[in-house]
Amino acid sequence: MTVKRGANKTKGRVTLKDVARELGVAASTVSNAYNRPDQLSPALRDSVLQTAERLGYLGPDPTARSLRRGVTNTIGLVYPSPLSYTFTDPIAGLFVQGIALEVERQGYTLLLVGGEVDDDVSAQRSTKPTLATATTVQVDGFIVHCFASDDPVLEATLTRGLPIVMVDHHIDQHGNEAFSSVKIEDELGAKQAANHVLEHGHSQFGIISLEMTPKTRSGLATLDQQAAMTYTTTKIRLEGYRRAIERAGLDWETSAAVYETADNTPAEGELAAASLLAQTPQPTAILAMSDQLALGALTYIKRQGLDVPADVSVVGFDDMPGSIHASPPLTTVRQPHVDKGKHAGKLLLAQLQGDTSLASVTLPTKLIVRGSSGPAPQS
Amino acid sequence: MTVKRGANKTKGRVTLKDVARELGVAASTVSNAYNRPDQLSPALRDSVLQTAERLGYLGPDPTARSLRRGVTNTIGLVYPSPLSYTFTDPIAGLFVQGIALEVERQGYTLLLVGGEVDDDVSAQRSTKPTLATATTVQVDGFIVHCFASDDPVLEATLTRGLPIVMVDHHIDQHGNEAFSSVKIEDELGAKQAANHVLEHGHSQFGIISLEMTPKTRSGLATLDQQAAMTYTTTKIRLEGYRRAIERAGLDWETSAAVYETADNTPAEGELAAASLLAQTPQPTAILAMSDQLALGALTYIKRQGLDVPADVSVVGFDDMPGSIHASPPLTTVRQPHVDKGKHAGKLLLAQLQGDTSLASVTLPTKLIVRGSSGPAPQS
DNA sequence: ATTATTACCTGAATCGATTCAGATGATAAC
DNA sequence: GTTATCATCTGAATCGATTCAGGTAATAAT
Repeated sequence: MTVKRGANKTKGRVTLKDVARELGVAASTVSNAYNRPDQLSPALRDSVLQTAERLGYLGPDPTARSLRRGVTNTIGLVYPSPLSYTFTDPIAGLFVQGIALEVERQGYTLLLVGGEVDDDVSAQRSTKPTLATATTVQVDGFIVHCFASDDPVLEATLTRGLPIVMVDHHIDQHGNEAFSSVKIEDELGAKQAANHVLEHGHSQFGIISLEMTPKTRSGLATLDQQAAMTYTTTKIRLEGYRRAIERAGLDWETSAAVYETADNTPAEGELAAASLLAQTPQPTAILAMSDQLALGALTYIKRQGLDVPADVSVVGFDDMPGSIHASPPLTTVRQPHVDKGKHAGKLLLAQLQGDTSLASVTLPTKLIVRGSSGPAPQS
Repeated sequence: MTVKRGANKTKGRVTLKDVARELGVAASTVSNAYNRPDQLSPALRDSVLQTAERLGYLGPDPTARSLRRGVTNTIGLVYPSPLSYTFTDPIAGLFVQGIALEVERQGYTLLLVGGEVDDDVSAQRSTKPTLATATTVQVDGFIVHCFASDDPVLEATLTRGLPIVMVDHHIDQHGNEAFSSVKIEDELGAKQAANHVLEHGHSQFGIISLEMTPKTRSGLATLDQQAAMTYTTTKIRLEGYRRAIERAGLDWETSAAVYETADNTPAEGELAAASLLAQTPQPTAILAMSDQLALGALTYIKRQGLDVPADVSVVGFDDMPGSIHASPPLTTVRQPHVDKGKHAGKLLLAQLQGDTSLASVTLPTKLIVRGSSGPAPQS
């Protein structure tokens, strides 16, 4: 099998029509040879295929076929951040896995679309590169992961008018939009985490938050900043922490310091822990909105010579693979990453198959108690 | 912004031509309004855009545009296995991350293509579903990960005649094919792992191998099976182990037992360890071709009440995130996952930009000694 | 022997844009 | 006053297939 690579980049590409002409048959016959073998005699089919091979015809052009057929058999998976950042988090892979589990055997293929690359402060350029990709991508439908309610990429995606499933997006003001959605019990999960340490007698908290808005700098977040949040998942988790803490009769402002991180990475978790532990009074429990952040906190705390959980308890969120192997193993709130993908895939598939009813599923979270949390130290 | 979702699925889709007609201008003008704003007066452009909005025109159809332009701005990432399995391994995400780092800001988007789904023993169906997807996917080029030399999906991909970068594929018989490639020092890496334990006085080895052929069942592998391997990476790593061991003056057949796993998962690693430790004489060092497998082995060994590394040393391969947090932290051979992706992306980009020269880069491996390996026990 | 059926093949319309060589009229240059 | 330049806009060709309503000849049915 010798194929000249790059051969079809040039103008001189061999097309179906060339094969037809060479053989003196109609183009439709050649097409049938590939798509409906039963529509022509085996003999003719063979010679079509042979001629194709001889001429260097590489088979029907997928783009042309898609145009004519009106489908691409591709599902777009859209993330708010660049893919290079998104896949920094191991749970992105789990989610992909879940989607694949549902759509792969239906012949769908997965297109990864990332958000703004290099977003200089210049929102000047009317045609943002990122917007462009969400607009120009060839897919039959979208699975959109966790955008701020007002994200431009989200708008661009919606504008395509294709079937959509939203993931981890808690609709607030706008009310019931025209899409299916998959999310988890974010508020409950956060409450589970907070209650866990509250029950252990903790009363001074350091909270490591995920990003609150698209333009985020890491640092302690004031109440104002907490209120101005546009990332819905962050918002709801924070609310969960807060409600649990207030319900225990504590004052939010004085008993909890909130540190907002710019990236969901262990490194940011370390910075956050450093900042939070420098507060007075010093928190005895760290509540992190992700395991990545929690793991970083763990690293920092241990490096400071403090003991987990004797001096400080740490509770994460996600239960990513690896958290169980941390030392100490991380107490965390488990969410079903793969299942989330599966549900998203299933819901989108339903729409692609013409089902017009929109569904919304909310998956449960579960507190997984491991070694990183314990009773508050006696002061 | 209210958009009727699914509106463009039906026949009644609004097209560029509709907008042109409504406004009494040429289709090319409408096209220009979107693609070359400088080619028409701002006033007209505005009314085109407004009319489009009013009519519900969703913008130029990406597929039609691709057909005309001849590019898709999409890169296909092809894996030999289903995506649902591929993304079970955290290093898949790292690789994606690396590719994205290079191609994302060039406006390319990433299409994930998985291998055979549900490969019943029936190779009967002439049109395998998997083959179909590799053939029908709309991309400008491929990055192909680690196929058996004779994989049909590989052939299908090659047949497309598009630019290709092969990853982790050690070309053997065929010699220099027409593609760029990225790989790592697999043999050297394996030697590093083996030498490490050899230097610690070990002389009885259990080797946990990755798949050797597409149709694999887990179990101990005879010398014959070892010879009939088609997965090149596995082959070369095994050779590395073997050469190091033989170079130390030991006999391969009697001093090393090889267990072939069907999946690269911790669960398989446990099975493998169980089988290998049941051998007589019992191995004192386990060499695993991946950290996933090594981690499973670790689990099994500890569950048996044995100590790592006092009773058994374990050395992995990959240095995946998390291996450092294992207990004990895993000694392993590090390979640069993200860099591999970056190089693959860069090489493909070069081809897409018309560079016809093909390059091949080989990245280094590095032994990372941590707690899971130590001196051989005194017998 | 006549009609119905079947197997095989063709032509033309279509999918939805992009592109490029002009046409047109207006403005600038000399 | 005539030609050159410029900014706008148009028409037709094209990208590469798929689809479907027939057409033709051969076979089967009555």
